[in-house]
Parts: sequence; C-alpha cells; structure tokens
Amino acid sequence: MDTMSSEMCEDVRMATRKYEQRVRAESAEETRRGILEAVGHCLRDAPNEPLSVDRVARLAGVARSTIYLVFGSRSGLLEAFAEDLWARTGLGDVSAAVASDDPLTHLRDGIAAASRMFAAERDVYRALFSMAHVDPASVGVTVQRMEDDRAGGMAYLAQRLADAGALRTDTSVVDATHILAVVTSFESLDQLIAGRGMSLDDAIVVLTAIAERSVCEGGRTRASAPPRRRAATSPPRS
Amino acid sequence: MDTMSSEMCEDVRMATRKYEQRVRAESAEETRRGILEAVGHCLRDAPNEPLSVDRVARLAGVARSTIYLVFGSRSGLLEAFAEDLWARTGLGDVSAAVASDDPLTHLRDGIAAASRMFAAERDVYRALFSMAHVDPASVGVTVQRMEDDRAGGMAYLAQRLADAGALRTDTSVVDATHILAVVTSFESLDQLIAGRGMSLDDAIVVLTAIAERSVCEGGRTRASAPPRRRAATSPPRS
DNA sequence: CATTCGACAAGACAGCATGTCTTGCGAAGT
DNA sequence: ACTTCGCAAGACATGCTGTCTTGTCGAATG
Repeated sequence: MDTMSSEMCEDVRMATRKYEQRVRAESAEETRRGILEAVGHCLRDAPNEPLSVDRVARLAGVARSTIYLVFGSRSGLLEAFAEDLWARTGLGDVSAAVASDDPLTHLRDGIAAASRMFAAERDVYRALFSMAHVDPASVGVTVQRMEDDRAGGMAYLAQRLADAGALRTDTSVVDATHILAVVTSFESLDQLIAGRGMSLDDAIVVLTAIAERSVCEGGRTRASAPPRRRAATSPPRS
Repeated sequence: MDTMSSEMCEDVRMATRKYEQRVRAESAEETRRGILEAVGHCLRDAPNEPLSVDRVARLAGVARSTIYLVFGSRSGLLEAFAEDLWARTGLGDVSAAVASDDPLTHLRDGIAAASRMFAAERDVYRALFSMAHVDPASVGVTVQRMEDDRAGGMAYLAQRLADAGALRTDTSVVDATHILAVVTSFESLDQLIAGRGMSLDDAIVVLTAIAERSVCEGGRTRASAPPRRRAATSPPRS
C-alpha cells in the first residue's frame, strides 16, 4: 500500500462547528479558503518576510480577529495552510506517477514527479521548511509528516529495487533508503535550482543521475540531457 | 585642543573604531567576543527559538543597548556572528585536509572534513541557514559567501578529478560540480543526521559513497562502514 | 414576520520584540 | 586633573501576537 492517506477530509477537527444550516457553512468555508489563499499569496509575494497575521488578514479582506477565530493562532493558520497545501499538491500525484511495474521507471518517474511537485510551489515549500526549523511549534508537525511520507515512499522504492535485483550489490536496502531520502529532499532540489541556477528539467536529470548511480547496479544515466546543449555554463546565480 | 578625531576607519565596516589606546581596545574586543559567544550559547541552547537580542544581552551580561552600540542592529549581530563562526570553524581546516595529490583522496577527505566541520556546530549552522531563508537581510550575505566558498571548492575538485581522468566519462565538469555541491551541502548532512538518525561517521560514509559513485569512474565504495555492523535497522526517529 | 443565532468586523488592551536616543558613571588616557 | 571612551540603565516609539468585548447583518427557524 502506498503512503498518502487520502481520506475525505471533509470536516477536520478545525474550527468548523456543527451545522444543520447550509449557506452559512458554505460561507464560512469560503472565508476559510480565502484566508488560506491569502497565506499562499503572501508567501509567494514575499517568501522572505515573517508573514504577519495582519498582512494575511488585509490581503484576504477579513478582520484579523477572524483569523484567530477560525484558526486559533498564527501557528494554527500556518499548520492549516501546510496541511491544505500537502493535501492539494502533495504526494498524491507522485504516487500516481509511480504505478509502473519496473522499479527503475518507478525511481525515475518518482524523482521527476516529486521534483515538479516541489518546484511548482517552491517559494512556499521553502518558507515552510525554513519555518519548520525556526519555529517547529507551527508547521513542524505537518512538515514532519511530509518527510515521513517521503521517507516511507523511498523505503518502499528501495525494497522494490532490491526485490528486482536492481540494487547495487554493495548497498543494503537501508542504505539505499538513506541515499534516496537525501537525493529526493526538497533541499537538494532547491540547492540546484535556487543555489546553482539550474532549470527544473536539468535539475531533475542531475538528481536522477545521482540516485541511479548511487543505488542501482550498472546505473548509466547521463547527467545532462542528451539532445540539448549542456547544462548552462553560467556561474551560479542566487 | 587637538583632538585628533579619526574619521578614517575604512578598515572593516565593523563596529571597531580606531585606537591609540590599548586597554580600552582590549576591553571592547572582549565584550564584543562575549556577546558573540552568548549568541552561540543561545543558538545551541535553543536552536528553535527566534533569538531575542534581550536574551543575548542577559546571557552575555551586558546591556541591550550595548549590543546595538557595538553591532548596530540585530541583523548586524547575526551577521558578525556568522562571519566569526565561518572564520573560526570554516573552510580553513577543510582546505588543509585537502592538500593531497590524489584527487580521489581530496574528495574523500574533503567530504569528511566538511561534514565534521558542519556537525561540530550543527545547531548553529542549521539556525543560520534557516535564517538566511527567512530573513536574508541579516545572515544572508555571509551565508551566501559560505555557499560560494563551498561551490568554488567543489568546482576546483571537479576540475582536478577531470584532469586526473578520474571523472566519469558521462559527466562534464560542470555537472560534477553541481553534483558535488548538492552532496556536500549542509542540508544533505543534516538530513542524514537529524532527519534519519544516523551517526556522523555513518553519514560521512554515505555521502562519500554518493559522491564517488556519482562523479568518479569506477567508484566502488561501500555505503556502510565494513568492519562494523550495518547501519542501524531502526526506523528514522524524531 | 419576528426572533434567534451564527459569522464576522472593529477595536481596545496586554505583552513582548526591535530600534533609537538620552543620561550618567567609572575607568583609561593625556 | 580633566577629558574621553565604553558601557549601563532606561524611557519611548513602533509593530506584532494573542485575548476579549461589543456591534452588525443576514440566514435559519417557528
């Protein structure tokens, strides 16, 4: 069974109350979504700023007190945002991309899908991961769950490679899991794209090469995409 | 009278002024160092808290205003701390460890030395790297310089490997530089140690294996240390 | 149709952070 | 001796979080 408990999280234990009434529930859900979207806008507009509740409120067109009413606290808001983001853009698509019978295809498609997932909302994910270190109380739990999901997927992949005899003979399943966990981390992708100025596609090629060469027997992928020009010779731009 | 006002301190843009006098200069330098050490203590004691100037001041036994006097601002304080940390524990030792003629030894020793360097002050470095994302205005510049230093070293190493014919034939120098940059990043080490519960020594072995397999022709290092038991079978903790 | 109730706005208030500026003191410098 | 420097102490302005209170409008309900 793959990871990702895709339950119908219709009513989470959030601040939603019990409703016989429909229109009010919809309206409440609408403002809730509006606030979460405003958080996304803030993080995308200024990924490098502390994200004040006041800013979110003004951007969402609601009162600051409403945010505290709905989410309880700043931490609750960020937590809900991370939860929502992960539910919307998380590993669901990756699991789908990974249905292949061939574990090597599983590895390649998995890295590509996970990378595209992170890259699609890179600023947001970077902000979340940073906050998880600076202030674990807020997004810490959800970020930990993201990491656990990913680690579980990598352990599963490593086991599949081992079962298919595709694992390097000098590498145990546990070690392969560790290696895959490093290579498929958000930080590795971000390092290549933001830190070294690569395009997403080039970064995927490099990460795939690292993964394949490190855990697969006879991994022979090129590090650069073949038919195009080599990776840019330009110096790393920040 | 003649007050010999000294406006020309173009030395560093630090808070150090110009001194004919010795004892006062020493005393000033001493409090400066005391404050920086207090920052270190704060980050080590509670790596996951915002680090208030007030806390640093109390821990250093100085007035809060003194910090603003000496460092100008919170950002200046952090900047100075990062600068000092990098000067004390930075890549100097790594360069020394890397004097080998053999580029492969260079690679292995370099990864080991850099990893030990990061690990010796892991909490501090993690806090700095997180802050560099959350608030680039403060430590951003110094962290960028750290990364540039490291990237430069990796480019040099990749070139040496190429010159010695040790580079994989399917990997350009540029790609090797990218790969080495990812593998030797603080985040990769931290992922293995904090995220996956490995010991420093085991993490070094894994990182070395990844690097060697990914960029070296015929890289055949084991991923686990040979004479000991395999890497722990326990699931990732935390 | 009138009344109740729920979603939300508006804003006061306390607590804590940064950052500025002023004042005073004691010891090093001359 | 008296000036100057390093620093303590603290007032003050500003901005953010978090709590709580009061008011309003429209949906729900009998």
